[in-house]
Amino acid sequence: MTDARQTTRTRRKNPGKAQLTRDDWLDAAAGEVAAGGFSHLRVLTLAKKLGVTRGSFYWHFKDHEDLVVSFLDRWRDRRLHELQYWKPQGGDVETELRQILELLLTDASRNIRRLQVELAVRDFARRNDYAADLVTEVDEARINQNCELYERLSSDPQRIRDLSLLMYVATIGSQVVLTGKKGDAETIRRVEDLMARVALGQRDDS
Amino acid sequence: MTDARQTTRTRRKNPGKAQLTRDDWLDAAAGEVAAGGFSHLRVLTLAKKLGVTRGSFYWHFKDHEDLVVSFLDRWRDRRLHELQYWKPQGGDVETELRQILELLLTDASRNIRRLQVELAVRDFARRNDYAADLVTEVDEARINQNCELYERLSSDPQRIRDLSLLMYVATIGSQVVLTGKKGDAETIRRVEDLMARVALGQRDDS
DNA sequence: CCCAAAACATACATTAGTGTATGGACCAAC
DNA sequence: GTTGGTCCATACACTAATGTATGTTTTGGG
Repeated sequence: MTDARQTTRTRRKNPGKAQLTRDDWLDAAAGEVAAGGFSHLRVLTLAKKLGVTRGSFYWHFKDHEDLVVSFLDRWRDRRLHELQYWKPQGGDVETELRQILELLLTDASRNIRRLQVELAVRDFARRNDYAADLVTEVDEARINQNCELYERLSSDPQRIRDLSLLMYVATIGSQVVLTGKKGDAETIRRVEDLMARVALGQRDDS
Repeated sequence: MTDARQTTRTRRKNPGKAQLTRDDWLDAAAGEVAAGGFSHLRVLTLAKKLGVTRGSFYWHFKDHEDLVVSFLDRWRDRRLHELQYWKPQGGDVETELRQILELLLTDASRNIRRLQVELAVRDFARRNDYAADLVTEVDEARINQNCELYERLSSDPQRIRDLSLLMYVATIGSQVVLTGKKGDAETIRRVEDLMARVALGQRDDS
């Protein structure tokens, strides 16, 4: 049980020593998680990175687990919240499809940090039940949201869900396989294009 | 040293031979890697699992890194070797396609241990250059092999490679997203079927 | 039976990381 | 200016994990 310590908003940015907030620690943790995963998340490393000692950490957080849980919660909240900005705009089906794919692949490949964190969370979820629940929740939300788009490509509810799921696992797989490779920019673009054609070609042939 | 004078009855596992080989340690390591990833691979844990002390480990291996490298090498060798048994049999295109997909999805989902190890290796590759090279090597080999199949679905070399890549990342993504979920058996089967239709529907429409 | 090497046990040294207890600097309010 | 709360430093205890050095047992070949 993480005692909810208030997030002190330090309006005072006195020159000399800047007060740290809980979010500052979580931001630093994001860097570590992206680089080495959750198993390499060390309190001392974060402290050095922030220019303080561990005494600061144990004021903002109860213990190491508190950091991890808070990190996961913030990640879940942000992933669910950002979906609101990705609502279908109500334009052409193909246009929207390509927009979404570009968002999930090309744009994602530019945001290395964010992508590394997601993969780290996903890996951590394999041995942590709490993380597994959050990942499942985010996956479901994303797949459900995309269903709204694929409804315009088919009339069979089952087919809609499978198509949305297929497209989703393909994007995740692309991120897993193609992140950090040599010629991934052009490759991703081609895969993205192929996926769009595949989805559009699946129009009610059942 | 006031120990009991009686003959220490150590190593009482099996009557006759309880000698461990290098591969025995690697097999035990596979269990740990599958469960907790490479970052949770501990020498003492393996020793307890095998019923010996760490003294045995440091005879078979130089150090911890030696274990990791040996494990990765063996993984690479096995993954490359097993591809020979998955050669296209020269039958119907759709039959072979469905055989391969069943091998990569339904069969793989039954082999949890093996799948967990692959995901762990893939995650480890994000922060270890040596592992990254091996993963890239295995990925390339698999994609190239599947190209032999997709050559019968298209004539454009670029299209063949993209299609093979797309199918591959979709399988990896399926394994990442759907492993260990509740109703994954039926879901995987449907995704598998949908992927087959998608691939077959992409026959030379360029 | 004997012996050398293989296979494992035991003990120790060292390091890294967590958590806790306590003290101190700093600011705001009264 | 004194009091109290916030934020961080310092020092200590504790655990887990690696590696090394050396002793001990087991095994196969002569």
